[in-house]
Amino acid sequence: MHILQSLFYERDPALVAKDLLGKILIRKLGLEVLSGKIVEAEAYYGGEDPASRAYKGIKNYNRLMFMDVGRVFIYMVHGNWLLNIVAHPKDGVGAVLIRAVEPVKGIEIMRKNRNVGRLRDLTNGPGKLTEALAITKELNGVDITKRNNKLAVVNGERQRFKICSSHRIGVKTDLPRKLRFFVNRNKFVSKFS
DNA sequence: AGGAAGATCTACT
DNA sequence: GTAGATCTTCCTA
Repeated sequence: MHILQSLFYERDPALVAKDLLGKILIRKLGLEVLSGKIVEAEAYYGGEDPASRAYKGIKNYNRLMFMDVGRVFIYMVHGNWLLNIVAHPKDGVGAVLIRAVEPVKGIEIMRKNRNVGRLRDLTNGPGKLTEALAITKELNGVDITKRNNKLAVVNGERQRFKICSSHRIGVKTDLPRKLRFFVNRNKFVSKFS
């Protein structure tokens, strides 16, 4: 298992979002290790993307999107913490929102963090996975390309699956391009369409 | 002070 | 499956 390096993130966010599918997100929580396979992600750009946090230019709360790739960018929407990874070509602006994972390790702890019955409800949405993995603002800015940090993304097993795309979920004004990517027929995907 | 925001939960048809 | 209440920052007036 190899941690993805910053070169992986130094590309068009749409490519990064697509290539993150099937990779493993690891969360170290004290002595425990939780992990999940990424099955859904969306790309966001800068000033040309009205749905992006970075749309109105650099501000204190969005500055991570303008900075070095490979750090996590966390913010709250409707009472949910959402996990993004900063990704863009050199000197660009952008990030990838992680929208859903399939639980791999630490499922019992995830169940404690989230009080739900069905397994699939544990992590099938951007706000749900952060709750299951205990990800909050506290981790904002963490560099996920370094070992020993509380978050990392590693290569998954080599596997074949079909990648589907759609428009982004819940955004007020979307771009014409389809910027949401998800693993075909995976039951942890937040919405089908 | 007020409202928008990459959502979620609950309670229905 | 859909509608409505509610979640908590951070921005704009």
